Amino acid sequence: MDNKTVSRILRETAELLQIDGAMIGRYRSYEKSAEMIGGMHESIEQIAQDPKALTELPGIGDRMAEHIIEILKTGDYSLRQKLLKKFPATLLEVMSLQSLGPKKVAFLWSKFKAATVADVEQLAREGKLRDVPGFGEKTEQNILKAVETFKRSTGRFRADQVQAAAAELMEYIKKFGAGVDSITPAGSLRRGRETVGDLDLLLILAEGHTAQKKIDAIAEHILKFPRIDQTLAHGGNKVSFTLENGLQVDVRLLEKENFGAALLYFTGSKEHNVKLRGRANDLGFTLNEYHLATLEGERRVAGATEEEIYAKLKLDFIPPEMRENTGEIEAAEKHALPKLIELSDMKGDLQMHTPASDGKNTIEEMALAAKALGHEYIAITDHSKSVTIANGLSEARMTEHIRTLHAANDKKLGIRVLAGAEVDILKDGSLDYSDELLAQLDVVVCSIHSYFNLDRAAMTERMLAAIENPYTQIIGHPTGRLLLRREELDYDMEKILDACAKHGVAMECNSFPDRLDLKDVYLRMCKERGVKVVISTDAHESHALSYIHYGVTMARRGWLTAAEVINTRPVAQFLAALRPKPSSTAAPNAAPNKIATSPVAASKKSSARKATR
DNA sequence: GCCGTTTTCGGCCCGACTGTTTTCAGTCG
Repeated sequence: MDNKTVSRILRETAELLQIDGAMIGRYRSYEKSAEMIGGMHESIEQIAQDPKALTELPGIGDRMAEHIIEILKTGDYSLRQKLLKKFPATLLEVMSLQSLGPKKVAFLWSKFKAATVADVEQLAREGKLRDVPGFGEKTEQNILKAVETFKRSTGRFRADQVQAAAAELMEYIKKFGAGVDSITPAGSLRRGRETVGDLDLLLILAEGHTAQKKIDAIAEHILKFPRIDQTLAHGGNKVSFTLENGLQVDVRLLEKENFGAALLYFTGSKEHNVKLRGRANDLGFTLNEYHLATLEGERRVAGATEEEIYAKLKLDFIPPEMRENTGEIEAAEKHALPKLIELSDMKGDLQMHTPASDGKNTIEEMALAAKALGHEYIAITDHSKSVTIANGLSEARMTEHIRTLHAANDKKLGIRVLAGAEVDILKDGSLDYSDELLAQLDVVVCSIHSYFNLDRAAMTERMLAAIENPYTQIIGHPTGRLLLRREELDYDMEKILDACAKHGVAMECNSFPDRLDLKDVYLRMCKERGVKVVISTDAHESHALSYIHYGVTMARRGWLTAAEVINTRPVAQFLAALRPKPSSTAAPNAAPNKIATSPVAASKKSSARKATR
């Protein structure tokens, strides 16, 4: 069982305990265990082999360890079953409604036997809630609004969509003029998460504009933004609202001297913050969204910048992408944080398409656009023949295409064009082109575009077969996920990455905003195993080449340095870092436009390989 | 349920906002 499942079961227990009216500390201990296990890196199942090792984890004692072992063995455990006899599981859904928490949910259940969102909606529609103590007409309205939101929204948005919304909103807010010093996005958007639940904006008030009257004027201006659907809250230093697309936005208005503390607080993650506050306490401080202060006498010691707060906590500055409480605080304490890769480190882009298959812009247009972004080389990687829907190239067309690509370098474009292909991994793990053709390519990216639903064993075999093929150099969009639309392929990632390490196959971090594949957790697994990573855009038109920053952000979330991403290297060193082609004993980049292997030799090699499998 | 230089009981992150109250409980992040 994976960590996420164990974490979810414990979190649900915590919520049920809250509904049951348990003491704060009791359900907090389940919440804390859930957070810890969910954010943990090592497999909880592995650790639980030794029950002693379990209780050595922070926040896990004898009882919790027993619970976890039972969950791992049976998929559930006695406490949760007991609670579910008392309360239907659908109450958890009701509790996800805005404005309904454990107390109100428990009350609605005990008084009306309201167990589902539909039950609660009916009560509100019939006006049965307005006279209930603790409720009122306004609460009734809010519940109906929350039900609407619940029905309409999947809850999360792609980072690029939120970024676009943030840009438009910030531009609008700045029109207010002199009272606004600056606006900064915080939250999961700043941490570089691939999806975002809501948008947090921090607005610094200009000096001399901090009187409540002036703040109110700015808040009113913000609430006139034309795309607002509903205002959710409007207080002295915060406004919240939803946009037409359902995205919730929280804008905090604050003074410059508190900016660092607020940025830290609202950037999160929650887990990172909780740990930081614990550390602050241990060091004799208290940390909130206004400042770091001494516990005694509340004397302020820092607050204007994040840097000074981290410094007072005896930590190196932690980049926002790492703030997930997955070891970054411990590393910062030991001055052992990696120097993360930056956008300016990128020297090449290794997956893109032209009209030869399903791209929009010509080789030359793509090359020049990449050059404008500062790249020194690109690989054009049109689709192979099986992807008929994307106009995949037959062997004959690809052979001709390779010639055209090599010839592009004669035009003195000021950027090196490598001849690549995105070769399909077929159902059985074999590749979509013959070895003879693969041998002619400078860069072989292999991807899955069909049979997404093979079971775990078959999919793992399929991937292993592709990686063991001596022509495979890079695995493109390795898990095949489409954010908010399609789940990852189901295979044993540890096995696959071990195989990549063994055979020198690089994993792609695909920068396309609806893929971002590999994701952070897997990139970090690559780092640990020494698996090479490339960052590519998969651009189907020239402007999409700029998406590479999304991939770099994901790589930063995976703790990667420039050295671990091979297309940060100049072209010769990059080619040398790719898995060498079969029977090419010399450096593969020595004569880049020449075919490295004779087709006959390649063919013999390949039949020998097939015989051994 | 966990934990401890405030240690075997008593506290658990904590401040803002809302709506219901008439001084505060519940919810949220």
